[in-house]
Amino acid sequence: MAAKSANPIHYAGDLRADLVAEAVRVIAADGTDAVSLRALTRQLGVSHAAPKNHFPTKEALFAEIAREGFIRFENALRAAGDKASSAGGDALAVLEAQGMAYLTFAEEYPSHFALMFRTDLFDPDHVSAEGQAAFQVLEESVAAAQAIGWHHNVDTHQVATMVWSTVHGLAHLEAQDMPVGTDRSERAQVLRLALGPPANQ
Amino acid sequence: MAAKSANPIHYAGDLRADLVAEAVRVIAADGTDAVSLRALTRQLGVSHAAPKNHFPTKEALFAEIAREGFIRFENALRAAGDKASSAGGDALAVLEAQGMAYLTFAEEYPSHFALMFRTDLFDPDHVSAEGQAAFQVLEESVAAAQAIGWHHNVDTHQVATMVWSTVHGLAHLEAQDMPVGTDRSERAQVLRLALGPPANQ
DNA sequence: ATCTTCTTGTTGACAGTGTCAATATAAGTC
DNA sequence: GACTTATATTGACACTGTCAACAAGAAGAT
Repeated sequence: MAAKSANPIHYAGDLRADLVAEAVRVIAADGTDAVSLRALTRQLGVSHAAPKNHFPTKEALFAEIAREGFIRFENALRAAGDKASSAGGDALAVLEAQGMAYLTFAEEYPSHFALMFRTDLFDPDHVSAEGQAAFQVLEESVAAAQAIGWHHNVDTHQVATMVWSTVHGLAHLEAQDMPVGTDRSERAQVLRLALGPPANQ
Repeated sequence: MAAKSANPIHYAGDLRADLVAEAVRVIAADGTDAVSLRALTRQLGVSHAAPKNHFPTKEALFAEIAREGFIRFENALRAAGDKASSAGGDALAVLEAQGMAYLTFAEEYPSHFALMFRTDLFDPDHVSAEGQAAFQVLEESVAAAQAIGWHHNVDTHQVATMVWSTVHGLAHLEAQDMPVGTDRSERAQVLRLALGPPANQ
């Protein structure tokens, strides 16, 4: 009984989390523009103004998803680096693993990735800390690779930007399904091209 | 008199072109989401349904802007390549010039660039021809660079994808004003890193 | 010249949107 | 128990894209 109470003053569950989850689902299916707060509330069975308490505005919802994205992103980069490192890989192998993790992340969390860099949809200040933290992971790996001779005479920040740009560009083009670029099966080769030449060459 | 006729059945000017121009202005100022067909009509002094004849839907307007973007884009790449070539630069110098042209284009036409890769906002089929043509320009330059020894033993398409990704990623990150990456003054160095090592090394 | 058709604009309507104000209920606190 | 706070509801507002019905003028055919 009372499976569907007529006046549910309190949402049975975590409305905030459910709004995020449902929005993520919609973005993955139809893009960021397809997100409608009212449609989310209909889906979750609450009134149209219910989100207000958790997200004062639509922008706040987007900012939260982007922020979560950057956090997961940093974790993914770290995990990939640690794994490659403990598998005996050198600094360049670590860097390559993190680059691949970037691509994998964009594929596994397309909704987050679609929002993370959309500074027109939310205030970038809400994610700048998390974003910089993620970039720093990559930058440290670059510095380690330089220590073993890879681009050792170049500014670390510039090298990191080059790596980040390549991987980001590849991920972005893949995410947009542009009729350009390689198929995903050749990711690794393309990435290795950007990381070449090897230090021993 | 009749400076402002009461019943202007025909718009005094090119409504189609003016809609595009005004939309481009709005996108540059506030992003793609800020474009409202009705706001455009208000700005141009026509009725809210006037765009229907030229663009049956908002998506059609976006598609047109993106298409124009890819055309200008291809021209910019060609022009930069020709200039570098006739200035006596070798194939790698041509490639570098085109990479810089990519970045310059994204900066000069931010609205077009913001739309060109937003496949969620319009049917990508409307720009695939122009997009592939632009990519081909870059691919030809890559092939020429390979002919003089640069990455000569690698699949041309993969190399082109690497170059395209790097430049695209850099342009995209710059366009989003991400709190990551270099300032624009270091573009050339970052690009040169991706194009390195020189063929004579 | 008249008639017809096409193009390009207008007006009015519709459902849908984000956001705000006012309200009500439950839960937590003294 | 009384009071405050958090959470949800209802109703309203201006705004959006799109559609249907219509009108004025241009262009073409006879």
